[in-house]
Amino acid sequence: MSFSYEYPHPAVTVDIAIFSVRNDTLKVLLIKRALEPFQGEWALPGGFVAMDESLEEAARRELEEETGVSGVYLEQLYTFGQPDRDPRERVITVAHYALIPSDRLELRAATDAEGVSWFGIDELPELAFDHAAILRVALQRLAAKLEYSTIAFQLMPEAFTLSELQHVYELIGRSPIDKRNFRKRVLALGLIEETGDEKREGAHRPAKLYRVIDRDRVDVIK
Amino acid sequence: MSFSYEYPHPAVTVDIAIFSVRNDTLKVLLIKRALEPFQGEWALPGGFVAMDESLEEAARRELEEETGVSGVYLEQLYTFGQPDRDPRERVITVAHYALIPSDRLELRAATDAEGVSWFGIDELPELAFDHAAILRVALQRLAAKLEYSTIAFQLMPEAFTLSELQHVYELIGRSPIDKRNFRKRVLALGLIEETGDEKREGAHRPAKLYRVIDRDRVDVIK
DNA sequence: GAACTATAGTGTATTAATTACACTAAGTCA
DNA sequence: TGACTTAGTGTAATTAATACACTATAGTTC
Repeated sequence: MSFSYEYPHPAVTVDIAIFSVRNDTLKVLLIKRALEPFQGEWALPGGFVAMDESLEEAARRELEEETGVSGVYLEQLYTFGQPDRDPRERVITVAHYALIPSDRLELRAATDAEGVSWFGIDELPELAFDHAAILRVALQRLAAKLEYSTIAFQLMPEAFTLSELQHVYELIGRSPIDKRNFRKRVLALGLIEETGDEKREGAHRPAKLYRVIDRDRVDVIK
Repeated sequence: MSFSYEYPHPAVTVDIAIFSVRNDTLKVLLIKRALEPFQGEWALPGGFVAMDESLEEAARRELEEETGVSGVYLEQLYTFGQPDRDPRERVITVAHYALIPSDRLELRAATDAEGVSWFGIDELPELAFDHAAILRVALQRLAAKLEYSTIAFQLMPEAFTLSELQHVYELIGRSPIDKRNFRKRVLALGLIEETGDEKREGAHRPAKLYRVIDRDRVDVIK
């Protein structure tokens, strides 16, 4: 079967930078390419947009194929369309990024990936295509959005401590934050509440656990 | 001539919301569609991405075809790809927005447009496709970026008064600003300087003229 | 040419937001 | 039970944002 057009058409893909925090590190999900081009190299998960699905639907489909998760935070990032970014044919990719709470990390390898793995953002391998550039933009956006939105909660598990939350801010923002000021600020938002439980872990005082009051909400603050 | 692919490919276009300030109004450039679909309706300027040009090149080409200007501020906005947004075939559009200084408003009608016209953003006609939604997103982005960047200078002519600059902020932000605070803030940026000239216009004290020190620079502030 | 009108231009006091900073609390483990 | 480790807490100082009203200078009118 073949599809013909009067004018040349580019292929359109979605690629997704899928972030999660694990072992005190901000991680991104990469797949090892099973096929040419860039066979054997690591790349952002992604794939062609089907003719009957929206861009977000395509991105969610790919996201679920690779990770098994649905219903997580997903946002369009930027569209990359340099003519030579794919050696096969003209491919324009609508890049997205997704945030996965650290308690939802079931990993499911998809058919077109030889391997799937989480990489710490300071231990990235060489990436296929222009995916290194895409990832750089994604990290920038994530860091920027941390400052003026409540996006960070999207990376937290169901119940978390304030220290854990602060740690996520410090990982992404790459600078230490004053503990008292941080807690004051976060609690003043009124978006989290104590679960009543506490987390005891190691030879020290246990920490109160909090939950997000409205999970799905991402607010712009200030 | 015809182009065949093993899998179906969408068409990819760029559309541009071109803004300028004129007669104390924020205006956007629209073209009256000469061809189906939506023949005779107003639409954002745009067109197909050629196979050998980047998305930004395509956008700049369209921008120049419609307005005759080059070298102005242009930024990718968002990519719209609902499957049914074009009745002919699947068309994914990479929307951009551009800002034109008010002293560079040569208008040049392109071949595929029956008419080209500037519309005040409060007097918009019905728009073709999903262009009303695109324009809404563009206006949001513009208003947001006004707050945390020096993007507003991109709308100013070579020489301008502080009152004119404030007026642009008020047009886009849709709320009045205190004159003294505004001037303090803007001058503190250190990005504009007096030209030495003044603008005399009407029965009142003339205003000092300013120019942007580095025209091409758009800074994120704060 | 004096009075009128319209916009340009200027400073300070108040309030709100941000930052800096150090000790006590409550567990575990040796 | 003493040592260790992270949790949890408040206040003062600094900085940033806001509110606010009068004088200056041109053109126009009578």
